[in-house]
Amino acid sequence: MTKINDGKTTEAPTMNDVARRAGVSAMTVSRALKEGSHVSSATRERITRAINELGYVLDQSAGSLSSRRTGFVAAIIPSINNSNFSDTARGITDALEGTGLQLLLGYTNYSVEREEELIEAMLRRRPEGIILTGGSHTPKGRRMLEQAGIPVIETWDRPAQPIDKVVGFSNGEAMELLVETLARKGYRRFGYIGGVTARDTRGSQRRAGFVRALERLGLSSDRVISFGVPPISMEQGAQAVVSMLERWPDTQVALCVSDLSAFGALMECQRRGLKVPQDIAIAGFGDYEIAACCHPRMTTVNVDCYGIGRQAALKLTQTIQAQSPGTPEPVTLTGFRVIEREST
Amino acid sequence: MTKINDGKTTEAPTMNDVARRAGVSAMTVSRALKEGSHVSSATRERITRAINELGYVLDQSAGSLSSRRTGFVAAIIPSINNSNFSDTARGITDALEGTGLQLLLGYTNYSVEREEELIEAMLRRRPEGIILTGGSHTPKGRRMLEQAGIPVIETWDRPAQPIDKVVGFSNGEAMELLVETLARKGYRRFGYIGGVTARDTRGSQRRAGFVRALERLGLSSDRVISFGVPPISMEQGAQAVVSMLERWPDTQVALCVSDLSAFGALMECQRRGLKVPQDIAIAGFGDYEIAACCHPRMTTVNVDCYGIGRQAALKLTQTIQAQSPGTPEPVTLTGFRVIEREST
DNA sequence: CCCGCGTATGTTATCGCTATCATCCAAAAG
DNA sequence: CTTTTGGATGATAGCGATAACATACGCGGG
Repeated sequence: MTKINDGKTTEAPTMNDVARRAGVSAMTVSRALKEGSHVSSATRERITRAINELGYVLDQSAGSLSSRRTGFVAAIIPSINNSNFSDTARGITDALEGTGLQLLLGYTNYSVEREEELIEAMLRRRPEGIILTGGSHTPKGRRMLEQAGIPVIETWDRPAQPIDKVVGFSNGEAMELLVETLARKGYRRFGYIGGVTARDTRGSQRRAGFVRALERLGLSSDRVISFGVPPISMEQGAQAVVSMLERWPDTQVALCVSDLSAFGALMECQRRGLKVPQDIAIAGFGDYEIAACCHPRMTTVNVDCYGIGRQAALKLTQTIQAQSPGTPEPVTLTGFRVIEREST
Repeated sequence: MTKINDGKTTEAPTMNDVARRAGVSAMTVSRALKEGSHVSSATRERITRAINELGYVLDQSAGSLSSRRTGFVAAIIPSINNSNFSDTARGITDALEGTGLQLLLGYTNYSVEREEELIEAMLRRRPEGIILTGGSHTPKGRRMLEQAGIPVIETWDRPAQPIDKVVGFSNGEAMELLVETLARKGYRRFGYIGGVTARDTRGSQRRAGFVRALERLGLSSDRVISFGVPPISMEQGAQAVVSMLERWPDTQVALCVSDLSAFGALMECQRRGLKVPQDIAIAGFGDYEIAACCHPRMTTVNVDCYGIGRQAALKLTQTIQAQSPGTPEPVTLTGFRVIEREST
């Protein structure tokens, strides 16, 4: 941007301007702006006044270049529109509160290529740590992360070969638990509604868990509807349940890759006059707000999205201040639990 | 952070390391990394190889200090968990794609004090522009924005005294239109369900619009239930509709400050065996995905959240490259329209 | 054969801040 | 009264990149 000085656009004041006005050196201003530095209260007050008079705002780019600490933490999630992931982002932000670290958030739209671009864009900003969703990355992305020399936390998953630290759970096991819970309740003919691509690795793992659990129980795992690419929409769930009922009219319970598709399915059933759970039972995954509020209330798996974010950020800050004796555990398993409600 | 060199942690390579390895000067490396600079293809290739061998990643903090362009755009939204606002964030990101600008996102939890903190935190990063939600700020926040010397875009609203540019709509008028539309359909006894505080300024304006429209029509605007602070939850809508039906059992249609509370209300009515819209009609605001998918499908007001974000970002980039003849219009009004569905 | 010009590259000087070391001084300790 | 100590402040030197200017070179026209 070529700054045309039109008379009113004065150059932004720098720390030197503040120092001059307060009659101190720039170094003292710098100290006054940092917590826990020794600056006499009289000086501090003069500096504060000068700052207010000039409307000075610290330039952190310059500061971080000098101090070699940017104060950034990067986080990459698949989608900002999915409240499960935005809950995780909220958990990260909340845990970062008061640490002086600021979140740099990016989202991939479930694309590893986009993730790779984002990783590079983020690393250019020299974050002090990075939090990722899942354990699937491009080779180049993985290499960049390994070489970055900062803590890396993979979340929402249990990667077979973690890059560094992990805060997550097994999506497959969680789905297995849901199947087992419902089987114990007497259901026998299970259907699954999920995305068609492998882009959503957590979705694939849930489906794999569905199949494993049914095989173990000696039940059929054939009733699977694949309905399109992420991001998962409610509408897709509505269409999918129709296909399912056409192909396998005897399906007793439809498990969905997410509460969102489950909700779409639930509403579609009501629209067609089917009673849930009498005619067909429906369960979701994720325990979104909607699952607790819809009618009938939805059975689902709660996976503590917010806690994943919180714990990831905590592990990150602990690792950054790594002088502590017990370096944080490499893997933190977060809990999941089936929440049985009226829809099953 | 004191970096203890434990043997494996080598210092990250700098541009000079790349330059030395490629047998050129740092400046040439810098040029090779920037589009549209003259670097011979042989040299460029040597540099690229050196970069890959060293695993070099550009340090943009340092670059922006020198070039006085950070490549950041700041955006502040009330909540990351509300899909209306995250749609706006998506619109911003998408419009920024390819411009070399990166989004720095923060959210306030509907608190102007938190907004003030965020404004300062963002300005410390020297963004090239800033996008805000709404026109309510603390005096200090406003002053900082005015003095920042960068384009400021207020969105989602029509502030009486804009700081700079605006991309938004009148929440009051939108609600008026909804009331009028439903009145034309024959409804006479309107109720309103909204938050209790003034923190959510858009919510207050919608309520004001509700009252204005009914007064103009000569109808009662007394049936108002206030149910708690933002963020708005579905559950609050469920509770509020119960209160409403207790206090004003004759209510014909309940307008809600948001689709989320409307949905909660809708489900609660079904739970109680009330038929929507026969026993009570319900309408929301925002046209969330849920409104199009629930049963019965919900009447609401679409306000093009994504478009607000896109247009705000476009206006921002146009203003930044302000050499163009027609500086962008100060105010862009985005459209809204009532979407009539089955719930009314 | 020289001049001019545009492309390719190098040199130098910051950008605004903070780490580090040096200095000064008053109060506590001996 | 001297020495020690530590708080308060200043001077200096970069952090890693890029803007701006300088230089070198090749090629076509006069």
